[in-house]
Amino acid sequence: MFHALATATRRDIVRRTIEREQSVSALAADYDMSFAAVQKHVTVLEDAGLIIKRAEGRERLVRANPEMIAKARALLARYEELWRARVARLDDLFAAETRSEESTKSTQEPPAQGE
Amino acid sequence: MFHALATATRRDIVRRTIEREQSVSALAADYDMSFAAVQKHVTVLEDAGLIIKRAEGRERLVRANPEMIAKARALLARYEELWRARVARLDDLFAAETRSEESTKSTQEPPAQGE
DNA sequence: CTAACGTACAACCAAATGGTTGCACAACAA
DNA sequence: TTGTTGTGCAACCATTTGGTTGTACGTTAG
Repeated sequence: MFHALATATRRDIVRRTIEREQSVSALAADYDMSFAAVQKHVTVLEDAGLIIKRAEGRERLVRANPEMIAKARALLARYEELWRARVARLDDLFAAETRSEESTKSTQEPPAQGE
Repeated sequence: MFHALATATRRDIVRRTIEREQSVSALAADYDMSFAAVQKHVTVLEDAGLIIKRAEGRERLVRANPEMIAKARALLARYEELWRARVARLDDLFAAETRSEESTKSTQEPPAQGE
């Protein structure tokens, strides 16, 4: 999944197929590589569930699958959530320390970006 | 960047270093591969800016860099934004068509998840 | 029917990837 | 000092990746 997004060409294909559904050859026309190469990128994206192919006559129309994109974003959002939880824990620890030491209020670290 | 997140081991290292800073060998101890292999994963993550290494004695302490994670998430969020914009355009187009046809209110497509 | 188009797929190739072992070296412990 | 620990790095290897060309086949156009 992240692997499928790891190439600039593939991210560009995702971006373009978000904007509008289009055929594989229409996509291939804009890249400086063979049709077969683009076709393979499309296959990788399809296997990852990031795009969906649909047959129409002799063409295969490609559109992005926003569900998968949302899934990837959610995973990263969860990492950020873990980070916030860690910062909160450190804050608690710091608060407990200062409470017991009762006077040392010198080198407090800023809470780092919270949103 | 997405490439750095493309391996389960590396995503796990990111997750663990979000929770707390730890040395490279502490990380390596929990994976079924050589220290050198883990060290290379750490290097990949460091080059991608996803983690930060800090020297302390003979150890190298590793912590996650939440800024980069946020950056990746923002890119995916932007894709979702493009999707919403597209859906909005299609809605407008559909509205215009029904307005000109003045009666055909049959096969309306559901707006798909908007949030 | 025949030609052109859009796609799929196989074979092939160079480079990158993910793993290994071995060695060197600084920092710490005895 | 000597030994152990933590790290970095190079060399090597099998597999995957990202690209190529060529072939085959269904669909559309003339």
